[in-house]
Amino acid sequence: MTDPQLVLAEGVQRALAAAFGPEYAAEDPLIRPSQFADYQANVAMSLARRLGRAPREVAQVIADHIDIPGTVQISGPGFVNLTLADGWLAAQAAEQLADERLGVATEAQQTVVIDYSAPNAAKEMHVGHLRTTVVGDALVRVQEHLGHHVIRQNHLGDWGTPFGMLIEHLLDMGEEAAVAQLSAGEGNVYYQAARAKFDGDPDFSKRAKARVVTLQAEDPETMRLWHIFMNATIRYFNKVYTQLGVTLRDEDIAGESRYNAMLGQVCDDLQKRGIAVLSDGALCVFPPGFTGRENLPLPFMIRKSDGGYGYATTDLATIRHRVQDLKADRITYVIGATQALHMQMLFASARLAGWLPDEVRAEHVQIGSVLGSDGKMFKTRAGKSIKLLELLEEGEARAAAVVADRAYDEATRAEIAHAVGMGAIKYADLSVSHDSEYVFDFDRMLALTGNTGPYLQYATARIRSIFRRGEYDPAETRGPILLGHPAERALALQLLGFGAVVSEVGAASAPHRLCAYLFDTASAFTTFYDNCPVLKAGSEEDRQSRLALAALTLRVLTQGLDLLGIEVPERM
RNA sequence: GCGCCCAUAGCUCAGCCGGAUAGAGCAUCGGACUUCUAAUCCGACGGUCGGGGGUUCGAAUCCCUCUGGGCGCGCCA
Repeated sequence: MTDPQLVLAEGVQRALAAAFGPEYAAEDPLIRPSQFADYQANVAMSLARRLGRAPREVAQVIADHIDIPGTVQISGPGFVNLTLADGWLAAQAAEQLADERLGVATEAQQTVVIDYSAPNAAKEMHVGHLRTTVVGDALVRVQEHLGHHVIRQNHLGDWGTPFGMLIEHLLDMGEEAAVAQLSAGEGNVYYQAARAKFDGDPDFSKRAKARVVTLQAEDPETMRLWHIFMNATIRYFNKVYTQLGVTLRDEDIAGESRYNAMLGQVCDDLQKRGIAVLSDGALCVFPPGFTGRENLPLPFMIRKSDGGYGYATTDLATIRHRVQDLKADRITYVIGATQALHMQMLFASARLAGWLPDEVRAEHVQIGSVLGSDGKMFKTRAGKSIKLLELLEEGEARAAAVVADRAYDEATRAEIAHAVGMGAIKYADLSVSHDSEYVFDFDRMLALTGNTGPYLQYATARIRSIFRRGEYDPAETRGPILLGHPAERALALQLLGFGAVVSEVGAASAPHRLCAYLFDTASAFTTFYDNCPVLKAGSEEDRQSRLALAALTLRVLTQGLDLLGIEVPERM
């Protein structure tokens, strides 16, 4: 099974080498989708100057030397238009159908650490956490599918000064009542109550501060209370994960507390080696190239003047652990865009320290802020908090309303409602580029028309319906595939691009490109569906061919949606 | 003050390793159901790609500048 773009790129490269010499064999042929052909190569124009020849002439020479399974045409200032032969496309599509991996190549295995979700137990969990969770989980699925060894890391906020008041509040409430509230997802209420007492009750804040000290010292009774608090909170996180179909497990939790014991050593080591220096009593790294006010070097503070540690220290300890112990080749942080400066300084400091070697790729997949319908930063305000589980339930309820009049039984309807509701919410998060801001809008994310999860799910349901009605098995179709109608040809060409898109999504950590591809694929299919009767095809050959195209589409859509973490119901 | 990000159709967004008349969804308007699920499809309407300058055969894309937003900038995480 070969990717058309790859075949064409190699064809052009061979032509370049044959025409201009072997040093041009590695030249990027600049293959792009074309409105006048299947693809076009733009390399003739970029090469013209270097070769000292007219662009059109270069294009002609390429065309003269090219050997591809299709036709070549030169147009415009020097575009090389490439059109693949129908027979070749049909044969490739048949191969793709026979290929378990649908043309997705397995890459040389790397160990990829992906840091995502990471809700903070001492802060309100909000819709922004949904996004890093959903995007991170999609990246995990893509990397695993590409053959990499993926290590999920859920870097929970589970340590630090706020836990003093959280533990004291637990004592005030009583353990059972506190656990019930926390695991029910009422963390906001709990946190706000603790905060209010901390701010308004001097006796309470005194106790809370004292509790921080015993927590830092890992006093057994304090640790017991901390565990009670965290276990209840994690139970709530797991409810959200389960409901969403997120692959995070308890063993993926590697919260801040995990690194607590290493912080002193991290600071000592950096100070000893002169990488960190004291400044106004605080221990700081000043990575080169970062300046702030007055053009002064920006500090990456790893120990406060009172001896306490912040998240900079923890993050350094974490990066060291991931490289040295987890043997990461690549570390992906799926974290809010507002942290961009911190992440840059973290990477720079870790490189300085030698804990992040050049061979290890560290990337910050910036998650854009979640905005309210007013266009401002979405934040839960007192009394107006949106509980995540309720939000997910509302998604399901809205989806259920749409299938309410279907003749399915109760259980089937519930399954559909779940898949469609979660699919809608997740797809909304995934289909816009991860770093752009995201306007939170119930109606839009739950809309069942247009570029949405449900539209894609619906396409798969219609395909299954064809097979059900005709009593065929998608797994049994073999073709051969014939591309007589333009809609069939367009669909085949579209399907063959699957492998390229998946590897691109992995390389660039950009799941929205997979969404765009799947949407285009579903569109190509519905056009085919409208124009090319499958069961009522004019001939047995056409019927078998169209069944094969439908089966291939079904598998590509299902696989693609699975990589995004979106389930497909059998029927809708 | 300094740094980063953003500005594309009425709305929500793609496109940004430079390439042909800038795309999609929603909305609006007009068509298509005795037909494999019409939750669909086809068509129309709609943009000085925030302004200006530059590089280039060619700029939404690269560089400079201005305007308007957002975020961050030493003891929260």
